[in-house]
Amino acid sequence: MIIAGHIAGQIERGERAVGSRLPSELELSNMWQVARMTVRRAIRELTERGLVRAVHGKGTFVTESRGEASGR
Amino acid sequence: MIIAGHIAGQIERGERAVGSRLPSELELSNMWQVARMTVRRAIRELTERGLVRAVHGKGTFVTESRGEASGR
Amino acid sequence: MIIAGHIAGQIERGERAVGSRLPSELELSNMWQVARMTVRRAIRELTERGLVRAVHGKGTFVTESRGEASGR
Amino acid sequence: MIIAGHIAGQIERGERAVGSRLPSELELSNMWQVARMTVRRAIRELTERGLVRAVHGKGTFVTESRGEASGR
DNA sequence: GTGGTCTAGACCACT
DNA sequence: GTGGTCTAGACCACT
Repeated sequence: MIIAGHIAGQIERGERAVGSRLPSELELSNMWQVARMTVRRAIRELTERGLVRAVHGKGTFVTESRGEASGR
Repeated sequence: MIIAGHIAGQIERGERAVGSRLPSELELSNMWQVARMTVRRAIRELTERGLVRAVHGKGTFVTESRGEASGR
Repeated sequence: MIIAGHIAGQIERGERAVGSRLPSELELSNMWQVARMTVRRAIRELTERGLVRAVHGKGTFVTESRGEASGR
Repeated sequence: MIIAGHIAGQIERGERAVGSRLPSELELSNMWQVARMTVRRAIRELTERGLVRAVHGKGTFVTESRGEASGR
């Protein structure tokens, strides 16, 4: 997914700080001009890679960069 | 709802006496670490099942256990 | 609730046809200048009165006018 | 009321800007160590004097200083 | 000081 | 792109 790769790159380059909130689903779907489901799939991809964590009612947050959490 | 089921179980097992007051919405939201509106949804569920009754300005009270109200 | 009463009136006067879709929650919240949760409370009222039915992912539809459903 | 007079003084001296939000009822009751009802009566006093406007779910806002709005 | 209503806005589940 | 749930926190009404 292009969107997931783009955001992953931002996180890995440190352009999105650990702990910071991603734009909301609605904002991302407007920014990329895609449907909500497409945004959600991208975020799910990032979640599975351990880069972000979605918190119901609050937002989606950067958890780390370059998979620091697992196996270290 | 997990919270509603938990409290319903306490009432049905007699751990919460008929006529006793539940913790306030604020206390429950702190105990369960959820927003107050989520607590209110759980209490609404219990109210509809006839287990508790909320009284404005006073609190929420256990009305019965195991559906004693109807047909007695 | 004023909003619920207003929409109920439209349905009862036949201004909203049976089977037609209500404006979405987002549209209604813009139209009435209230939060979406307030719109949802109004729709919940209408649902309990049997006037509309909300279908997840599709919309909220007028089911009848003047309580035609029961006793027919 | 001492609290109302204190806040009115702040507004009239410009220490609370027009459009700014007052501390919430809970914050004010903690600050002054009084019950919520006492705070509400003070705010009601300020509302009747036209200094603030309470907006449900949002907060209480300074509308003006020295009664500029009416009859000017 | 409790329950009741509302705001603004997030993610979730579904079609 | 809709309805469903949740967060955080405000004022309102009541006892």
